[in-house]
Amino acid sequence: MPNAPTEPTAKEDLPHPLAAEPIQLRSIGHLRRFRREQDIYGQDERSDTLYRVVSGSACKYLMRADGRRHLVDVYLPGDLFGLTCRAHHKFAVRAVADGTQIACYSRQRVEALAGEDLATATEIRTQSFEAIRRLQEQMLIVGTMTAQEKVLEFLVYFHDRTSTGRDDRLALPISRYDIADMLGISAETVCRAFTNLQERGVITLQGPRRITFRRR
Amino acid sequence: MPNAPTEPTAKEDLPHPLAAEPIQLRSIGHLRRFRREQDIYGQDERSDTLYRVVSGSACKYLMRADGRRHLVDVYLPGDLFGLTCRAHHKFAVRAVADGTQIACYSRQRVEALAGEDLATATEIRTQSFEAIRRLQEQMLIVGTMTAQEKVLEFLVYFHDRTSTGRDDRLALPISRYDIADMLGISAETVCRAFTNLQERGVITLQGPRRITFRRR
DNA sequence: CGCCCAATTGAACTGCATCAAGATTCGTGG
DNA sequence: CCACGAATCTTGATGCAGTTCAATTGGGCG
Repeated sequence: MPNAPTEPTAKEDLPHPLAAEPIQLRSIGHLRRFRREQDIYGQDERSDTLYRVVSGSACKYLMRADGRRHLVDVYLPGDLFGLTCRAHHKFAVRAVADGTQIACYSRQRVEALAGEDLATATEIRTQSFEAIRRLQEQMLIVGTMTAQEKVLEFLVYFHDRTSTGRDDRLALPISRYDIADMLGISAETVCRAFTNLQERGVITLQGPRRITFRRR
Repeated sequence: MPNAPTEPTAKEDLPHPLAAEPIQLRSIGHLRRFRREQDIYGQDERSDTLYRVVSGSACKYLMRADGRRHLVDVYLPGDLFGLTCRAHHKFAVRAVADGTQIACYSRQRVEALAGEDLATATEIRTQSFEAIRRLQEQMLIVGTMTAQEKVLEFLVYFHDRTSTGRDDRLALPISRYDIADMLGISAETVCRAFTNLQERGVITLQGPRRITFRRR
């Protein structure tokens, strides 16, 4: 995996300001491996488990009765998901990359642990705050009017999330269709936006999923 | 304002499954009152305070350099906001209703309290999870393709958040412009959607902000 | 009662969805 | 290593939904 192990060492405003997984939390988790497109949990499933991406990536989505799909979040290594206080999930989460590894924790045991282990409690709180931040940021993007801007802002947002340091390249883990379903526009429009951005010299495409930012 | 004065005291069937404000938390807070449109905190402000809506309503937003405004969340009585682990806010939060009352808590003291008082820790976690839920739900709405649907889904969503029991009426605390800035469409389109929904017999308007749902 | 801001409606233009072909890329097996 | 096939991605043409600009109406508060 290209992701460097995240240092907890101080730099304020890291993409993930994550402490390492608390030792206590690690002790109650077990690892599972998922294939591409395989559901980690389904819509309406009971929410009795907490999850963490160890390697690969996953996305939270909802399928509508009419076949439309909505993507509401993408999870990268280190991210906790399944954070809810409701008994059932509304969304599903599936692996994006093949061979995605997920650590699973029993909700009951995590909750008990959060009551006694400060590191675990802090980790959950921090991760929740980060999820809120991500969603708000994404809301800005999706709420933007023109499709051009949506796509560009999405790329910048995703670059900020994945890049360590000053690399102006970006490797997209997701497809054009995923981006479309995330931004509420058609896949064709996403393509055209990519083409336009390249023509305008904002980005360069090495491959369909390898992007370099030119001027910011 | 049509908003009835809201009691912090528990009422069955609350929209959020919130425990009452933990007694320990209450003890470290102080109350402030805000006028309509008055900022509770501003963009880039240091995030050293936590807030709770006691009465009235507030919204989180961001102003772009070009004058465009994005609304990412609305806070109703009982909601905690200012939940972040970053040093500075990215968004601002302002009062929507006139005379909105906000309880303010020092972040430092809340964090210390969360380490020793289980009720406070649980409350913060629960509120964070609810914020995540709200944002995901809203993402679904904003990510929908047609403006018609966006507006209708928004109304239903808001009705679910505010209504206690089986009342099919809805009193909107926010303007058409606010809705537009929340959904990423123009205010005119919001109006036309309202008109269409009324013509189609889905809703009835008593006043511009008093809505009744006909068939669901 | 009248003012002012919010909400509504109208008309013209434009950006995006949709349908329909092509062109790449990538995985798979020969 | 190359060839093949199936996704994925890209591009084109057309119609409609939504933006924009402009004017009018209506409701709420002084």
